[in-house]
Amino acid sequence: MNYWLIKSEASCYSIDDLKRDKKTAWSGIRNYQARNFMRDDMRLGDQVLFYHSNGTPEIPSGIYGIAKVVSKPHRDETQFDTKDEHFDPKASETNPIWACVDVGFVRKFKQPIPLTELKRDSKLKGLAVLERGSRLSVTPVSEEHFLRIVTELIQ
DNA sequence: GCCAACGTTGGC
DNA sequence: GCCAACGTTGGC
Repeated sequence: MNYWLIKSEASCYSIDDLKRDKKTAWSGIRNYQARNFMRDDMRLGDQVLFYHSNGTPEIPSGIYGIAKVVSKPHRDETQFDTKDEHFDPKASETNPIWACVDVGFVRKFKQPIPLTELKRDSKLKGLAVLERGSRLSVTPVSEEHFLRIVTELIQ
């Protein structure tokens, strides 16, 4: 079992959207490191922290709930879709570039854990999303950090 | 809206 | 292969 954190801007795709959809293809990721994590390291059943970035006073940046990996890695179909904002002209059916997994809704926290609180927690030292300048939208999370968050920090 | 940090692109 | 320029991310 591996653990992950995925980021999304709430205005783009929120945890409530995932709750409504039950599951969704985590497509549109256009960063090689993030792609490699999904393509090479994600396994069915892996647990995923759902993080909202680019926060506002109403929806502060932080962890809002849990998702899980519900598919094997597969081609990201949006790379072929000329009408999609994530269309990649360098990708082709014979030479796909981008991959993703499907993530399923598990639960939404009653209270999100805001970034400010994550930063205060000395036991979360090393969590990627707390690193200065961290921009990766898919990052691995250690079991210790995951358990700390889901068993001790949430209400 | 600002701006630092980062990844990617492309000229050489 | 270097590196400046550029676009994007994301906290504040």
